[in-house]
Amino acid sequence: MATERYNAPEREQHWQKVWEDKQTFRTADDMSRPKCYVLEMFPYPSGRIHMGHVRNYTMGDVLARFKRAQGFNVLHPMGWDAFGMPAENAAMERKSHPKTWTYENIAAMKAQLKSMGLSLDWSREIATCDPSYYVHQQRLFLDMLAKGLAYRRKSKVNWDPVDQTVLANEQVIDGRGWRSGALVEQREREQWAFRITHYTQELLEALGTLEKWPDKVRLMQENWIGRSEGLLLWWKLDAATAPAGHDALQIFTTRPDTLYGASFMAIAPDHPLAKAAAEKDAKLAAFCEECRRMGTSVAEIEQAEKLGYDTGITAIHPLDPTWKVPVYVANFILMDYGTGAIFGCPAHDQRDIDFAKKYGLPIIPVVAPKDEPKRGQVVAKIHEGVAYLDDGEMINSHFLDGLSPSAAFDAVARRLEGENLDGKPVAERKINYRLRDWGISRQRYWGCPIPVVHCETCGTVPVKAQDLPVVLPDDATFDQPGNPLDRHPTWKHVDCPKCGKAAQRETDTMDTFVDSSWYFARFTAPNAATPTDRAALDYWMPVDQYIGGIEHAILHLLYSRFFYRAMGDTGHGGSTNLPEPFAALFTQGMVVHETYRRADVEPPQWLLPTEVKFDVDGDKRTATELATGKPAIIGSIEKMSKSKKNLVDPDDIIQHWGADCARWFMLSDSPPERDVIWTEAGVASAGRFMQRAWRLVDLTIENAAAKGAAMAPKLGPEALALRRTAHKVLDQVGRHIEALRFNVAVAQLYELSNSLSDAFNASGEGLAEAQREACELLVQMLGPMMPHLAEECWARLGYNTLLAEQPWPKADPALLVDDTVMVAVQVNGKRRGELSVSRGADNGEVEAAALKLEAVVRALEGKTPKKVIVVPQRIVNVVV
RNA sequence: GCGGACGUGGUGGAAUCGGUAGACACACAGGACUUAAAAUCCUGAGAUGGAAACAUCGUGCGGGUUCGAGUCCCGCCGUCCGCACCA
Repeated sequence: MATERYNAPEREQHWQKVWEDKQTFRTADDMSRPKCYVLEMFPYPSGRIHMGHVRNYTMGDVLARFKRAQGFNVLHPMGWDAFGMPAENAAMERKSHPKTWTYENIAAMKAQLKSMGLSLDWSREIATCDPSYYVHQQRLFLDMLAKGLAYRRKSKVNWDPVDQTVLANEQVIDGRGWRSGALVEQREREQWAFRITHYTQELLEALGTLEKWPDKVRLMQENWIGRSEGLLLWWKLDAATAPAGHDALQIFTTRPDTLYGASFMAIAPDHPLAKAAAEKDAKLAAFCEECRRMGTSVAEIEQAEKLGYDTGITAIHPLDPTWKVPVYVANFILMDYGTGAIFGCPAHDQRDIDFAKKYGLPIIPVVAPKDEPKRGQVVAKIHEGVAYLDDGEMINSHFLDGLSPSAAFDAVARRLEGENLDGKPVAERKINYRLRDWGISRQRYWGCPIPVVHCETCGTVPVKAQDLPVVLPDDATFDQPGNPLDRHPTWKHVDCPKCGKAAQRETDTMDTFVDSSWYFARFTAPNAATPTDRAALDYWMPVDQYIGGIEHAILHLLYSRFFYRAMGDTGHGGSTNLPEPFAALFTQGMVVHETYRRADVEPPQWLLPTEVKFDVDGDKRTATELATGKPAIIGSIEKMSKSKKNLVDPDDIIQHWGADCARWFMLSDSPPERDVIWTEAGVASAGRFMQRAWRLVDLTIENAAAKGAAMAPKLGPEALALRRTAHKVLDQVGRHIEALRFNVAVAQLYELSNSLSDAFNASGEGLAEAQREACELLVQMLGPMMPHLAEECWARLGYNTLLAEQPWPKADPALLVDDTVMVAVQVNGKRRGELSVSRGADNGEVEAAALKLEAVVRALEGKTPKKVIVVPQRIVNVVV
């Protein structure tokens, strides 16, 4: 039989059509079977898929196909995170409509995803920009509003005065709008927000239950939530110095133990006390204004000097009424953390010590090591300006002296909790969090409309449920900055749902992170008349394996955890109200690629991989620009990006090499959580393996036993060895796929292929049947990874069934253990030889045989062993 | 600054529990087939010394625990990531 090359692009289309025609991957809600919900983070429809998508969706697909073969009822859906600014920006640039642009992109990307041969149930497809999706999101919003989980508040926002919109912090680059380049202003604005802080403690605690999440992500969320335990503490203000109406100042501290080290108070420029004081002090007002103008970028904060302004107000020490400390306004105090005020203890806080040195404030050490000379050294260091942060015992602290800081914390808390200030306790223990409520208002068109109406008489009124959805008007204009909904001539003018008088719609739309905070739940019942279907949720949720990028470690994954809880509390959860949506999370690495640029040009002019050719001389590799013939520089390996031009188009790869080849490459070599370096050589290698697997099937058809042949009753050593390899690999590959160690699974499939190849150059009793078995197992194991090739091979092996519908084969346990094992023999831990040992051999026999080994005798140099350690099936160590 | 992860051949990486370090692949070198090339097949290879047998060294560096350490413990160095004026 002449071996033709496997024509991947052509055959892949064939099998995709077969799967589609047969609806192979359509998922039924067959609740009698065990389920498995495999989900990859859905894409933003930018227009084309990129290699990151290929990697992400390949991993999910391998798992989904594997689980399906194992007999699970698998849910593996796909949709589109379709709202967002790029669509609106594209509309402004090309004078098209965001909707047109988005749906065209969806169509193009859907075709691309289909060409990857993913086992997706497309009947459940969701686009978040479709009214059939966002109607339910509006319903969820209204129910959250009724429960107080959504509310309106005044808050500070980054305002781009050119684009006339709020910008997220990530969209502010060096104090300027990322798109307009305009200086961003801090503005107070009425904003819709979700009360994520209602669940703060729960979101923190439940992290402990997410055992199948990466520790890294859990830790990142933990830090983001930022719990700290401390004391809320009132300081009386000296009436002679304080503005009217301000007789006390409340601060938050995690170190009440260091209270006797206090030498100043500092308050935020926006603090009410600062504002009151500024009314009578023009210089202070100017100082506060200056602070407000200061940038918020990382660089600016690092360079910014710690500045303070003495207000002239003094505060009375809570533990000593005769002790007064000055109150400063300081540029480094944040109004939205704690109470926007602190007491400064310079000796034990580096920032406070810098501040104290600068303004000549006292520095009183109150914690120091127990013993000299360490104590003296620490105190000396403090006076040089190095704060002491470690444990020790209290000094200079009156009734606290000699206590440990933690005991002093309790002692101070106990004393002050009992004291009174105008009927209120002076101090209370308080757990403070960094987590803020989630502001969701965006002054944008292409987002989910917030379904409320503002009425002069009735205030903010929810749209009636039967009037949902509030649909975006198609006839908006995008030719100028600002919110198209706000300037639309008619859309916002409606009657108040309550009193019927003329009123105005809310023109803000929701942050697109809202859309992606519950799509996974909608997939379980994409056509339900309500946002979710309880029975479907009960069956399918939680997602058994979620796969996506680490960049979503905090926002998306935290928002989803919140939202799913909020859904439960508003009657949209499952009957058991399981709070966590994602049982297991996997964060995959990026796809990276070499960069290329023209030589001797500044700034760098980047070249596409397709614009250069390479010459290899020994281990030296040089690049030449194709168009000019000039040498090009091979630069560092970086994340694929448009700016560095180090892009490879999945379409090109799929059309030239086939989807299976791209999939195989993505799974090979690099562990899935790490970055994978995309190389031409790597693709070629994957392509070679594809052809090799194809030839092995040929060899099987020509030389091995026929389909369905019974295993020969007697097996020669060659046949037995091949069977053992095949079944061991089968056993291992299953485990590795389960654990998402695809690179190791791939290596083992190479090993089986090598053994099968070798077997065609050997002969022995029963080998033909063993070859047949090994080849069929190989093809079945390739199924989840290279599904088209595997179907083609399966058909060539004589089957008229679909491989995608075959159950996963079972390894024969008898073949997983060897009759004889090679055991290493060490002398004093150094390997000196090896020994072939039968499985049943007892330790005494093994020890005796080991001591007879020539290399062991030589290494012993006539000495008598003190001890011989025999680890059965593993190792012998002779100790002298 | 705080928190975390990682460090294994020329390269990507493998090594369930502490038990033969370097599986598998890439790149490289040699050979077979070919007029030639491609494709394919075979062979080699951690480093040093040696013709070889073999010996010594070897998982970032320095210590430790252990019969035995890539794996566990302590201290460094380096790289990467996250957060960051958080009281």
